[in-house]
Amino acid sequence: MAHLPSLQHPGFNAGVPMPTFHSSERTEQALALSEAFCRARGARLTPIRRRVLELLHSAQKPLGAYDLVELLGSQGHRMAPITIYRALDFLIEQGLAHRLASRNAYIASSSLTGARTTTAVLICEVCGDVSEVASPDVAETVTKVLREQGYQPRSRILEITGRCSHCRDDH
Amino acid sequence: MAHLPSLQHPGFNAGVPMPTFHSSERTEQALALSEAFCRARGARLTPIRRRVLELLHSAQKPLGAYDLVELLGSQGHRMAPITIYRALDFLIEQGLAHRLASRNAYIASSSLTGARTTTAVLICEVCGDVSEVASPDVAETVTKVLREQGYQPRSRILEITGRCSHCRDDH
DNA sequence: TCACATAGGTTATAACACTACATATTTGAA
DNA sequence: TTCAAATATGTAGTGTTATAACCTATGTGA
Repeated sequence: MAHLPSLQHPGFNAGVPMPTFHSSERTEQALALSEAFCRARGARLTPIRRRVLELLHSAQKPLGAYDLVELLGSQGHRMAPITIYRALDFLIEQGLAHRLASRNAYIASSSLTGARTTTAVLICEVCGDVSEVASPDVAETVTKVLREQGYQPRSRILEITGRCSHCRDDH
Repeated sequence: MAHLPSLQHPGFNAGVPMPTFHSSERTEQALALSEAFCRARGARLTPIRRRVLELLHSAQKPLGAYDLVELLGSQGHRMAPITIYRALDFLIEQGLAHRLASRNAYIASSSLTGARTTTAVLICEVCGDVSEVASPDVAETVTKVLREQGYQPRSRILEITGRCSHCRDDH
């Protein structure tokens, strides 16, 4: 194994960005936007948090907290689960990531709308594929129901299960 | 499927003690309906499954699997967690109960519509209060989104987080 | 520069869920 | 009626996910 960048003793808010692995351009772009987003809100996207977010963006599927422990561990200092959970808590708080409760897994948010919007996530029950859709209709209907019931709207994520177009019965 | 009468939801309230050992009339009614429902479908509502369902109906809040282990254990022979999980699997399969993934907890279904409908569950993020609402609008919108995305609709439960009328900011 | 808030490290454990296999009970067809 | 198959439960152990408690390091601002 070649020399790998280490996350050991990273320092906080280091001026120089961490070197990263095979991040796609799209991922880089998302990270740049996230950084600007956090800076604007006075939130600190530290190296660990940034790295977790990067992995979530790079992954083609939802990642479990312990997947992240493995991934990060294989690239340097192995972190305790609690460290990952704390990073995830931050990212979710900022609306940069979502927790998929039905799968005990986490995904990067596909848009930087902040934490207070309704997001629908379609989960294929066959292949596990996940796609985030912005549906004003669903958001609106949900808001209406919340209001009718006297509920105060909050950031929320709708996990909707079905079979994706590739896994349908009729294919 | 025959249209079965809907059970009135009690309206879960915060700070209520754990369920009693004596079933309310409402619970008895729900169990009688569930029995008929299962009989009609050739499903076996065994004593264990019936007891779990009874506890879920009696409870004023979602119960965790291990809550059920405790409750059942305190009333007789202590069962292994797997026994509870198997009973829950059955109840969910039949649409008699729902799993709230976001809370790792289970509730009795408030209506006997079977497992293949869209149900919305409102969860108060402050007091943990849960109420199940039948919203044709939400169900319809969700179905539409699924169709637009090429997803094949499936049984699903929407967990919607907010603040209930008692826990709103403006109170 | 120093007090305070925030981020992360370390160790341990809590909480939730299931595997594998044995035994018991029910069902339905011969 | 009988018996093989399917279903339901018992038992022991393990896997997986998430957090508690306490400490150290770093960033922030008066």
